[in-house]
Amino acid sequence: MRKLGRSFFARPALAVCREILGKYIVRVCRGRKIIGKIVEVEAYSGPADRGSHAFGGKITARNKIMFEQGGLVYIYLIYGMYWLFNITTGRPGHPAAILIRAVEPVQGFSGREASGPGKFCKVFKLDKSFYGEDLTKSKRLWLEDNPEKIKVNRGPRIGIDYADPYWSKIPWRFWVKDNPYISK
DNA sequence: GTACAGATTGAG
DNA sequence: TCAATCTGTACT
Repeated sequence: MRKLGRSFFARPALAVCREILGKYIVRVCRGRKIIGKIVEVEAYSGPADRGSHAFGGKITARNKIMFEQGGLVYIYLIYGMYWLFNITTGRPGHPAAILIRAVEPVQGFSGREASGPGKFCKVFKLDKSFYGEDLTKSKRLWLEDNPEKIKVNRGPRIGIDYADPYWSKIPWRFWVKDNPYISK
């Protein structure tokens, strides 16, 4: 299976979003492989995005990785309890990332254990040690291609109602049509 | 320095 | 409906 390289991630977030659905994410932990098929993602792109941590182009210790090249891990703690896993996209200087919201079990776990951004990180044992990890070089976490054709649906993002009406409604959430493993 | 809300989740 | 409790931001 072909590993996804820099050229896949160094593109606009929305393009990566649509194409990353159906791809495999592989985690190696203590000699065992955990594999999931990505079935739900959201895009956060540009300094004008009210829902993004990079809104206004402001750089903080937490979000600075969003301003770097595509293919890096942006992981952060939310509500003091849950890790949320993002992959940066695009080119240096343009803050963009896509949030992995749900994956379908392939190997190493089962059921809907990864059907939600916080749950996914728990099952895949992802934490702050992955901050800035390069997915094109890492030996413990990477993505693999899948030639399978996927039917993609799109709609508004989740959990950002605080943003203004325009940004909270734009359809930057993508998921695999009729897949039972997307988050509720 | 204090106050508060958030890209969530599971329990009640 | 609420609490778990870290991080950034807007105040005093």
